[in-house]
Amino acid sequence: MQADTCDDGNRGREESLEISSSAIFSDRTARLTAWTTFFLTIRDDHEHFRRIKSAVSRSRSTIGIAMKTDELREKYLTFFESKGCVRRPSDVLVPKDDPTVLFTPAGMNQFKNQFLGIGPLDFTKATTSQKCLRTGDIGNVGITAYHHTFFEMLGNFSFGDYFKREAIHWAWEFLTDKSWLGLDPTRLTVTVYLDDQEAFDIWNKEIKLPANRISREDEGENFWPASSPSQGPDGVCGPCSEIYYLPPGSSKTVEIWNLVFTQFNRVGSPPNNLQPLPKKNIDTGMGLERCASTLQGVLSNFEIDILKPICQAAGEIVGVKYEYGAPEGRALRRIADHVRACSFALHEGCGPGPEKENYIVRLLLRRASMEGFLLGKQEPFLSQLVPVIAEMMKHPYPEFSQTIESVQNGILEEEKQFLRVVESGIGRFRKLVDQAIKEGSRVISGDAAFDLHQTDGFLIELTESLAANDGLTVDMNRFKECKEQHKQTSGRGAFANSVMSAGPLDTLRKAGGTEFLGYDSTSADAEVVGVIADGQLVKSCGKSDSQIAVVLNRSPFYGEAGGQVGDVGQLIGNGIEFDVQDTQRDGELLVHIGVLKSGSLTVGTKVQAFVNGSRRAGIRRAHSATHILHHALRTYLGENATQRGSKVQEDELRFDFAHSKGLTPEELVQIEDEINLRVTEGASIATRLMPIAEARNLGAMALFGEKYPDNVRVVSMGDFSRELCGGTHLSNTGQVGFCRLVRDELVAAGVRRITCLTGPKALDRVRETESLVKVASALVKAPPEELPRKIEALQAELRDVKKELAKHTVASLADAAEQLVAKAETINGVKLIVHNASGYSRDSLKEFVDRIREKAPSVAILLGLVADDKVAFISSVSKDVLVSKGLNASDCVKTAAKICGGGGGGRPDMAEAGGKDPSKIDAALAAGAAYCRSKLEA
RNA sequence: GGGGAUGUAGCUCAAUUGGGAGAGCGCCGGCUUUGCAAGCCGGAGGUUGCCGGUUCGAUCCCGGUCGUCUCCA
Repeated sequence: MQADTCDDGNRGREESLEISSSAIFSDRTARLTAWTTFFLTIRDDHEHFRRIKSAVSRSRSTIGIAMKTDELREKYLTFFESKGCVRRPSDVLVPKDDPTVLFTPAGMNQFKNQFLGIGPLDFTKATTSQKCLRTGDIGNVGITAYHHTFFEMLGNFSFGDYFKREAIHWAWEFLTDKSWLGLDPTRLTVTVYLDDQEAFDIWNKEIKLPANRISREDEGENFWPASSPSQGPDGVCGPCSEIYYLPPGSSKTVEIWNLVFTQFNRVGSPPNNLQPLPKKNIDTGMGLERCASTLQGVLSNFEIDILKPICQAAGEIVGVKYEYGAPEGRALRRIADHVRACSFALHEGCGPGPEKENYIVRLLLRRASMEGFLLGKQEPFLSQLVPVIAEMMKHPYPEFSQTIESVQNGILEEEKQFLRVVESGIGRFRKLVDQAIKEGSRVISGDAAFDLHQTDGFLIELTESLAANDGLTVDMNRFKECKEQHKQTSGRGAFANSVMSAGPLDTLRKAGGTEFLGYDSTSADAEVVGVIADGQLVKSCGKSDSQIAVVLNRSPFYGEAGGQVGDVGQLIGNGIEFDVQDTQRDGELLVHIGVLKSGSLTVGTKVQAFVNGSRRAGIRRAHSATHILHHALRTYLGENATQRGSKVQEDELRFDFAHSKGLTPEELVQIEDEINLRVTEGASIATRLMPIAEARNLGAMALFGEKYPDNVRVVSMGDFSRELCGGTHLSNTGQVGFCRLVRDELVAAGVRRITCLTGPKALDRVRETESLVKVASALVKAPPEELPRKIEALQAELRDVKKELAKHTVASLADAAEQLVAKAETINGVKLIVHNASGYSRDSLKEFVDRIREKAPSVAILLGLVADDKVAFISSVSKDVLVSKGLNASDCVKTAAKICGGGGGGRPDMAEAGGKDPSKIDAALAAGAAYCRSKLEA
């Protein structure tokens, strides 16, 4: 089991039996086609509800007023604070520096380093309420009582501090003590891992829980990661103990808390592969929504105080009333869940897109949109839920309200896009239906359904449901086969999934981070503390052409971060010359990546580190200009034009920001003017280190979804800009010199990108443009200010001349045609015209034939010409000749082309061909003529 | 990272083993009608995304590239 109480796969399904008919809710076909049966089912279901509900309300009156979710969250954190845990804020939902996950799946993820013993420990006990997102059980969302994609996880953690005894005692105290949750102890049961006698004894002897309420489960159930002793992966792991609660009026227990005792390091296969860790850890997880639902005595997580209003709002917007047991309940719960999940992802700047986490967001939004679509809401509506979600989540995440508008925009755009896709796919879908009906089939083939899914993004549920409207079904078995096959062929590039194993850098990290000196200087003396070659940590490395990575104890090199590129330069020492081609950051370590030109690098070697100074100066200009640009955007486009990403290079910067409209030329000029005004102002730039809270109080701009340390650098410019930033900056805005806005483009729905150049590059760009104008103006012989008019005039002239030429060609073709017809020989009443038309263009051949046929109703024509050292033929035969004489234009043209070493073909009444040997054109025409004669004379 | 689809007039899309680039809507001009909607006639508008290859000949086949849509990880 994982350290939480939310992804319990099979168990979730058992629990859902409590709401007996809910499984049927998922069966859309039933809903759309078999209303009668369905209503019967619902009525049964209502009976069931009434019974449970009355039981619940009886018991609720005995506990008193149900605890609000906000209150529960706060109580949990306060309780563990009272036990000495440090209350940490929720980690971001979309972690950018962890390649093993797309979204934060559990509370422990932000403490990976602490669990692995990497880096300094500022605290040894912590407690959090963590935003999480999982899609593994997405199919169960809305159907079972307890599945979500987005949820919050309450957790308490120990890194070598307290262990099993405290974890269990505190959990019990929090659950049962009257001043905390005050649950009835007789309704609680627990599980422990088979061999974990220690945990069993604590529960049994110290807590005094009777042995019959403690069950022992195997490693599949009570170990984290699940089944890891026998199946892996290697790394830290341990047994766990789960706590179950039997809600009043229910016959099923609910898992509400999982305590994981990470006490082993797994190395290799059994036996004896579990080595005890020197420092044992605690990692617990309690699903906030699930716990709240048991405390509030409701049937499902979706009925709690912070979720039900979202479901109800969804119902209002879609135009149906939300009831837990109503037929639309399942769909509305899904909508509520998915939009809540996406809203938080979007809040952190992770919008819908074609890959990775962005794709998950798209998928969730589309599934939600589809649910509404099938309920008859065939227009965008999801974005209207965002303010409701903000209201529900305002206590734990007040910052969410600041991005409501951009979150709504992101959702709205995706909905529109989805509806467009559906519309375009529906034509193809109709063809499938018509075809099936024509063939007398009542089934849409799995292949066709999959094709629709794969190319037009038709969710299979949509296809099924639409098909059901026409009384058709979909071959789901075949569809699943196709999908499986597609997975096999397309999903080969999987990424690392070692959740908790250490890489080569981790060993170095334990010694502490690299001291960064680059804010004050571009050179420094330093000592080599690590060398990595071929992905391995080595003691020493000699000259080589391949890239290696070097870690120093201190360094003036800036490692890529916050959009600013890494520095380049050199490490010089006793015979050593190392070219640094890039600098990357790995946690607290600066990694210098490059090529060793001479000498050898050994751990302990002293070197002098030199950053390429002029490049760094260009980067500083561009970075400071980026802050000024950000300020200008917010000034002229509004507060919502917030940063979504940036790239800062040598005198070049790209800045992505949220904005739904295109920028007008006037706005672009205003922005460029504002930047340069601030530059000429020569405002001083100051950097201060301060606690994050103080920085926020000062109103420093920070990015949502970005992880910040407890102490942050605040860069301020004059009195107009103040941002959290770890980059390198100028000391005065005047040093930017000059900033040119060179590009404005759309990069994603609702996100625009502006590109600017600074200093020398800006100047170069202006010069380039000027010289282009000069060249162009020389070419068209007009002064620069006359260029547009001159080019227009030239275009008009060219068009007129072309028309004139075409007219003349037609006239001359008509004349030539008339002459040819006049002097043509007639065989058995049919005119035979064979002519070398060299001089005309290839394109005019067809026109020529038309002119001849206008004047000779019964005719066989063969024309040839030489153009570009090649021969072209055309032949045309009037219908009567074709029928009576069997003279075929295609054969005619082939006969001729053969002589010139070519071939051709076409329709019987009109054919074209070509050849490569121009010298034989007359012989070829003669051969063609001979063929025609033989046919005509017959 | 990989799979599928797609790119043709301002827009939506056609073009039957490779052989004359079209329609509807929109636009412009004219006509008709004493409401509005509309109707009739005429016209402009294209490097078939870009580059290369095969071919006598490419919107069509092949390769590459750029963009868009979509699926899987």
